[in-house]
Amino acid sequence: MPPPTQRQPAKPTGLDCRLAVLGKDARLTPHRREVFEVLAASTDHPTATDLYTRVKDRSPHISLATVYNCLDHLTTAGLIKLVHLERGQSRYCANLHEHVHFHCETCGKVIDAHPASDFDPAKFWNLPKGTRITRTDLAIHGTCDACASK
Amino acid sequence: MPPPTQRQPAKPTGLDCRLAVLGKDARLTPHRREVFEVLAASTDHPTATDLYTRVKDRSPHISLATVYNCLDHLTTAGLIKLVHLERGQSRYCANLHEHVHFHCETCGKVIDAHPASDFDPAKFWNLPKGTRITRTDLAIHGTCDACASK
DNA sequence: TTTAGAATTAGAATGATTCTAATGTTCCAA
DNA sequence: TTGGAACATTAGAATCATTCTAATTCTAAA
Repeated sequence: MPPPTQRQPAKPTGLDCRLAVLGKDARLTPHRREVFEVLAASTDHPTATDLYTRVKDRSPHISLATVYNCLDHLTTAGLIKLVHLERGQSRYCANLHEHVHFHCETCGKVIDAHPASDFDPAKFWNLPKGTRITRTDLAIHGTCDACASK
Repeated sequence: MPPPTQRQPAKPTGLDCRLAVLGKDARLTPHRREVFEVLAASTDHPTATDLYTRVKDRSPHISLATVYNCLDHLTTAGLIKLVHLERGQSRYCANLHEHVHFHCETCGKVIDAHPASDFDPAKFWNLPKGTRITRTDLAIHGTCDACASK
């Protein structure tokens, strides 16, 4: 019989709970944990290089390739979201609650906006028969209050 | 050598009407017209390099930089839309009717889906006060019927 | 016609991402 | 435990999309 892992009796934190799903297909390595934790602590939708510089504060030897690798695994596992708002760098987001992204075209800031009421895209759009939806991405572009006031 | 075509005094087509707005800020050059016409005749949301190869059939001397330049001007003029669905190349779309993009993650195909009923993003999402919306971009990712049937 | 400004070009430069090959780490079965 | 297979990590190279540059050509208005 395989011995059960004699793991720490500590209660898993919220992040640990979320990260537990990684075990199935990919290891929860210290780097993956760190990348996830740093992203989860960020509210500014950082890019891969943003995360690289932030994670380097804790793990000075991590490489950018590893950050990309970790982000890919976390995205595949559904733990984080990849966001494409504009040309250039992709952004990442650990907010898994249903939300959309408001992108200020003046200052570049990205703000999460949460639903005021139910939103079911399938209700609104005539998608071809047989289409299977895995995720939706709503990006709202415009000018944020601060920029509009200037 | 053949004389340059002495163009018809024909009525402006739908495309000409749309292109007329270019006159204000940018010239309607033959290249810009061609890029627009080729895009307007495409239903597959081509990338800049896709358009480059298609336009080269008509204008063998056009450069990729010019295609990018034309696409930038047409986008700025509001004649076409820039679509970011995934990493890598941006895609372009000349369908200005309100619609969303369905992206098949298996075959990469992009399908326009039109509204079944009114959709006003401002109704559904709690955007910060003072936010001004200039455009919204809804991308629906999943599997198309053909890929799902396999 | 002249001329300033815009458009175009080829190729170089940039920047984001992915790949490669070498090395290190972990897990599992014997 | 141990040996090996599979996975993770690294630095740097390679790739790919896009933008920039500098030279040239075109256009429109004076």
